[in-house]
Amino acid sequence: MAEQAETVRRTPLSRDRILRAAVALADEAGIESLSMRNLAQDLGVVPMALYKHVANKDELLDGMIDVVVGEIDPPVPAADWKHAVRQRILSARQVLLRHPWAPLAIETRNMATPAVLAYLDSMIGAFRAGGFSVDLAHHVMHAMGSRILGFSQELFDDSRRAGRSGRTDPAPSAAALPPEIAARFPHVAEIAMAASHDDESVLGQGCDDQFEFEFALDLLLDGIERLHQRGWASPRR
Amino acid sequence: MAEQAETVRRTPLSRDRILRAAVALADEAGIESLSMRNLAQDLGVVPMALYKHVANKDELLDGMIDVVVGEIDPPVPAADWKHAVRQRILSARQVLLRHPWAPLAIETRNMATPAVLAYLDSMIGAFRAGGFSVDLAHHVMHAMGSRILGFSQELFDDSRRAGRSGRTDPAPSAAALPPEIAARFPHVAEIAMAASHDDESVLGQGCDDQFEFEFALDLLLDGIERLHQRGWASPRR
DNA sequence: ACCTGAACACCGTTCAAGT
DNA sequence: ACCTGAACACCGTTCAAGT
Repeated sequence: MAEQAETVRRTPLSRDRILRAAVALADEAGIESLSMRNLAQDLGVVPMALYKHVANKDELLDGMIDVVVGEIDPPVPAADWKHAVRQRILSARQVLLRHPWAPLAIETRNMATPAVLAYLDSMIGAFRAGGFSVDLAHHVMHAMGSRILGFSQELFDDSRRAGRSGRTDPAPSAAALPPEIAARFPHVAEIAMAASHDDESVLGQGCDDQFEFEFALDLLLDGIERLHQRGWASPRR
Repeated sequence: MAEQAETVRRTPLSRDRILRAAVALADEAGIESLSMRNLAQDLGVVPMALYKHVANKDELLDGMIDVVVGEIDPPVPAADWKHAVRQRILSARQVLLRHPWAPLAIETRNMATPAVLAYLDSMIGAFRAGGFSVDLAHHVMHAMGSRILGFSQELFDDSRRAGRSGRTDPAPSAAALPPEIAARFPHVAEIAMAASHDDESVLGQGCDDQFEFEFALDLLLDGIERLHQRGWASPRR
């Protein structure tokens, strides 16, 4: 105990230690709890000490994104591009599920950090290795959008707001869709009803996220495969 | 002038007037300039006066989203679902281009506001009218994700950060990709190079956003059409 | 030369005092 | 009863004073 305190004190502050602590804080308490002051306190350090290693909070966030992206598995050596791309994206998804704040952070910052660039570069490489033209690979990367990093950016997604502590259990809060809502939005109600057959729940809560992600991913990959086989090329503009 | 000032003073504060002013402020100065204090000042009112009409800032943002979504054209009466859906989404895109802060706000809040629900409901309705099963319509809505509201959520998207004032001209900042970056990420460089053939620019800046959006949208719609024609159904789980 | 406490310029929101 | 100024509990970051 005394030893631990001493260890903590002796361990010199470094950019790496700061980034790791920041990721841990965001994972556990939610991104809204990540302030320079809170982070400094977690590290047993005065807030100003952080500024020796990161220029400001934006740079801190960029660094955190790089840490997360660095956790994604390296590309699997695969015979076909489709398998390789699919595997890599599903691996990315597993990583982002561990860091629910990351998608929003990535979108908010939308920075081309080194780790993100490296990831994208190797993803493009997989398409090129599969025989894609530069042209098609380009548009395909755009079409995949954020899904290439493993998150789907759906319209309703409560997972990313609070930290782990807030939602330890899957929370069957699941009050059924209020009747007056169901009456005003019949098509939404119809889907919510069907989705809650198995487990009782409401609008998205009853959806199998993994299934939905793979459904969309395969929809895109199949369409891309077809374009590739047809030898699709950009219209001359 | 005096008359205008008087008019402004006489016009009673209302939720509607607050929401409109908030949208205008976010449009012009960027979402990061939207504070309760700034907004109150724009309205010539003390900050606390706002709290009579909106419970807090979150509710303000929800209201702003509803204003924006309310600007989307009503569904076009169309023979086929594909045309109807495509037109509506492209209309939504035009609206969101006028409010660059909205995509991020929608993602951050991810609230089922009445206007958003009404929009989604009518979109599902278009699929159902086209003969889609509840099951397929459900997964298709997930697969479309935020694209259904007209934004693509790409990885790099600088348009949404600053307000209009910050970026009046399209800004050919376009310093070519730094050589050491190009060397480390050859595939990224290759695409950047090809994309900057027409207009000199860098990584996404040289891309035709409208083209990329429609490319992805049609990729999804074509895939969806094929599933529908095949009579696709969820695997029994 | 380095480190750090206090200070600055902001937030959203509460609350009690004034009308 | 209503409105509102001051105050509270936070921010990120600057800066000058202390070692």
